[in-house]
Amino acid sequence: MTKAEKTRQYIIEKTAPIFNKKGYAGTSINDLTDATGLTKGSIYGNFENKDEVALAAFDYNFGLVYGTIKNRIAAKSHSIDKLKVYLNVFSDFSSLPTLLNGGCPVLNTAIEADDTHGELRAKAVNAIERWYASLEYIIKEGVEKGQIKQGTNAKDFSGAFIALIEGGIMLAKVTGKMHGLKAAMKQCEKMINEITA
Amino acid sequence: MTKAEKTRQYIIEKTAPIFNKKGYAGTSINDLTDATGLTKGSIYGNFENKDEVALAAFDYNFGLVYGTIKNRIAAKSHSIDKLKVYLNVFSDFSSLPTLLNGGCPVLNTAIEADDTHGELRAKAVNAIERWYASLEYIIKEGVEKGQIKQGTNAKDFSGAFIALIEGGIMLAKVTGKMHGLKAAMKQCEKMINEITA
DNA sequence: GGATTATTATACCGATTGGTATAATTTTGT
DNA sequence: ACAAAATTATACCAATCGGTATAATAATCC
Repeated sequence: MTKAEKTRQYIIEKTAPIFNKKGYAGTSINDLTDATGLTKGSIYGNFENKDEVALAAFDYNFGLVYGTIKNRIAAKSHSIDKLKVYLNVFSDFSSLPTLLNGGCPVLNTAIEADDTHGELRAKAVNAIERWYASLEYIIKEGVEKGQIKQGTNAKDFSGAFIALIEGGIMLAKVTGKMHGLKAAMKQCEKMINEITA
Repeated sequence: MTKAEKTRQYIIEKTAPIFNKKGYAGTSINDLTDATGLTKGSIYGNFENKDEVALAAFDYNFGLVYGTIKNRIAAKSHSIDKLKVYLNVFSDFSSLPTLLNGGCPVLNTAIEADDTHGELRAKAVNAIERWYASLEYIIKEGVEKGQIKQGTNAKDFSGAFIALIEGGIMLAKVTGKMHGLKAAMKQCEKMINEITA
C-alpha cells in the first residue's frame, strides 16, 4: 500500500462522516481540509474533484454498515435468526453511534441525490437493490430449508422490511427519541414471526 | 390582501417545490429569483433572509400534504376508513405528482436538517408529532366507537405506520419504481386489518 | 391627483465556492 | 545515497455565495 493510497484512504475515512452528516451540497472543500488537516493540493492530488471524494465516501459509509450486518448474518445459520439480525442491530441503534452517526448513508444519500446528483443516486439505488437481493435470498433459502413458510412473498417482505427500517431510522434521528424506530422494529419482528414456518 | 402579501405568497409558492427538490443547502438565492422572475431586492424586501424563505416554504409544502390528507380523512366517518385514506393517497403516489414532486417534505427536511439546521429540524419534528397525534386520535376514537380492537397500542401503531410510509416514499422516489412503496402500503393495510374490531 | 409610503430593481459588497498552476517537499526505485 | 517520480503545500483564479445600500418604481391614502 503506497503512501498515496494510504492518504487517499485517510481522506475517505476522515471525510465520510462529514458527508453523511452535512450531505453533498452542504459539505465544502474547506470541510474536507479541516477534517483531514491536509490542504487542497493534497485533496486534489488524490481525487479529481469533490464528486469523487463524495462517491468514495458513500462507498466507505455503506461498506461499514453493510460489512457489519453481513458479518452478523453470516454468524447465524437459521434463516429466521439471519432476519432477526436487523432487529438486534437497529433496536439498540445507539450502541453503534460512531458507525451510524449522521444516520443511514443509504437513506441520506437517497433523499438528497434523488433529484440532484445522478451518480450518488445510482449508488443509493444500487445499495438498495443489493439489500433487497440479500433479504430475498435469505427468505428463499429459508423456504427451501423449511424454516420459512412456503408462499412467502420474498420481494414484498423485503420492500416493507426496508421501508420500516429506514423510516424508523429517520424518526429516531430527527426526533432524538427512540420510539419510532423501536415501534418499527417491533413491526419487523411481527413480520418475521408471521413468516416463520 | 396587500400587494406585498401577494408577492410574499407568490414567492413561497414558486420556490417551495425547489426547496423540496434541491434541499436547503442546495438551493441558492439565484434559484429563487429564477423561479419567481423577481430580483434579489424583491426577495429580500419580503423576507429577511434565505432561512425565512425556506421555513415558509416548508410550512407551505407541509400544508399541501397535510391539508389534502386531512380533508380526505374528514370525509370518512369510520375510523378504519380514516386510516385507509393513507393507503389510497400513497398507493397511487403518481396520481398526485405536483403535490409531492420532490418527495415528502417532512422526510426530505428531516434528513437534511437533523444535523445541520435547528429551525428546519424543529419544523420537521413538529410535523411528525402532529402526524403521530392525528393517528393516535383516530385509533383511540376508533376504540371508543368499537371499530378498532381494544388494547391496540396507538403510539406503536402510529410509529410503525409513519415509518412504513416514509420509508416507502424514499424507495419509490430514489428507484423510480413503485414496488417498495406498494409493498409498504400492503403492510400498512395488514396492520389496519389486524386492529380492526 | 399628488404626496407619502411601500415595494422592486440595480449595482455592488466581502466571503466563500470549487478548482488549478506551480513550487516545495517526500517517496520511491536503483 | 541519489535521481526521478510522485505527492503535498502555497498562492491564486473566476464564479458564485448570501446579503445590502440605494435608486427607481408602483401602490396607497388623503
